[in-house]
Amino acid sequence: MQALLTQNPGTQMTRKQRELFEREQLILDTALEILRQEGLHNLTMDRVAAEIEYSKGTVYNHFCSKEEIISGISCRSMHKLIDMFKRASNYQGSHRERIAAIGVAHSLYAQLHPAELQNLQLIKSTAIREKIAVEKQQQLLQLEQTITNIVLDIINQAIKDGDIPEDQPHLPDGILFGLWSMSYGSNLLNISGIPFDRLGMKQPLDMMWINSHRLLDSYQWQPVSETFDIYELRTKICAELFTEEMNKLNIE
Amino acid sequence: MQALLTQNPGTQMTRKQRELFEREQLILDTALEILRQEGLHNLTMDRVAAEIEYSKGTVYNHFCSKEEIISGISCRSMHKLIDMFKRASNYQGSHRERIAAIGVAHSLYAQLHPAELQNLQLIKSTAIREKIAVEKQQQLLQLEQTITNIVLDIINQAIKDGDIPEDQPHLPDGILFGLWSMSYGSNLLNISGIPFDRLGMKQPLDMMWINSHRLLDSYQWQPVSETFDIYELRTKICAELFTEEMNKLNIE
DNA sequence: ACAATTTTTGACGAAAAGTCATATTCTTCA
DNA sequence: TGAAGAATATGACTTTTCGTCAAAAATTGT
Repeated sequence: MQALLTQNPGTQMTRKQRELFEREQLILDTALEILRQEGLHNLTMDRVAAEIEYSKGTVYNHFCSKEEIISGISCRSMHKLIDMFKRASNYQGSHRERIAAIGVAHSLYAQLHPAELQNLQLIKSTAIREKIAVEKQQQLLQLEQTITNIVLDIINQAIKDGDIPEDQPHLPDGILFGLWSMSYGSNLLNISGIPFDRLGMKQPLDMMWINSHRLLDSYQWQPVSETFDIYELRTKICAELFTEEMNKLNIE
Repeated sequence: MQALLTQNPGTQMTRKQRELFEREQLILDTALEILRQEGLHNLTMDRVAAEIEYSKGTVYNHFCSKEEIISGISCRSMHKLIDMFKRASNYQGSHRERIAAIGVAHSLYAQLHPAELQNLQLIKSTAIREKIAVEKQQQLLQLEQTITNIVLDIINQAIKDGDIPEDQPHLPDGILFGLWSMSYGSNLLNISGIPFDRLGMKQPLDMMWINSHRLLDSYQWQPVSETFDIYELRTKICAELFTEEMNKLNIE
């Protein structure tokens, strides 16, 4: 039997299907928790089986390898991220504010689900990627592309509406690539274990917020950040779009 | 017995020590080649032993785990990178040109040794890191810091000499962090397997060159890129500092 | 030349991945 | 309801690889 993740949990399912879906989520939750607390090394199939109180064979009925579990976790995480990005993209404001909202979404996600982001990092390493089926890999690339397209759409609309001067090279990909690499990079730095605070530096996520606005400014994306307060904007976006997430963050 | 990598091969060594050192290099070369051609999954200690025509026990005399080999490869790579960075840092020109030379060094290294850069990526994943001794981890962090300091020195000198206006926040760390995250990020994208050319985009390394100059411009690092041609500068730096590397690249 | 020391070896034990024949549970339909 | 058949769960088993270690081989010093 195959993993059901691709199936939409919203559609009508039989009780049986629902049970299988639930168990699949349980496996993913359990695995993520082991991963978070004890690292990849201690994530074994026997361990997961014991934890969910089923046999190893049953776990293998859901995921045909350990790497597929990792990939399953990533899939689920990316769906969550896509949800937040879509909400950001629908923000009622200038395109510049919309792209900023994407940044906020990313940063909130990083704070709310650090382990999942770390896992997304893991799946990008060849160590894991080389062991998962090609279709799974493509499915992940597909999700990645969905995310990319949300961002790309905003950039293209900004260009079309004249918010970004067209008389410069590398549009829209220069902006896309800049934001993309900076967010990947700061994730990596965030995980790296480098003690930024002890070095008298701001946290990677804050730096990311500042530098990406600089990048957008350098492409003269109107309105440029000299005309508003980027921190005020962040507060506004958090309040208007991500109240739920902010509550969760404040409770913890 | 411990890995000898920390030992300077230049100092006087006995024949015995020299032999051990050589064999250690052989193990690293062999492992890197397996890694490059067949992936981490096929890198096993038995395999390495067979390849170098010694027994497994001997391999373990040099490296006490598979992960230590990976870490050994990384160490060696970082030393190479540091060499190139130092050469870049000593470039006789403006600070802006010197920081640009760092970018060129990084990009040339990525083109010359893609497998090694991929390996440097690997060691950043928790999957590997969690299995290597704490001292090794710190040794790697130390090397990372050496690299960082080379860059940081250039930035600080540029500030001191008035090439970067001081009346702006997040100096020097904003610049350091921006360059840092972008280079990490584009490495990751470079490895990701996303077909940028088919998407009509430039290669990550080119994009990186463009965007990092934009970032430097946004900090008004004089002379800004409107006053010169960044591609011309790259050519000049390649010719003056990295002739050897350029030859290697052109031969292949 | 021989004893002491260092290095090499590969057989071995342990751990975990993944398989599969059998046992169990569930579903269907007379 | 209950019996046949389908679907699912189980855990013993095989395989692979890691890492260890006592014995063998090589090297060194005297």
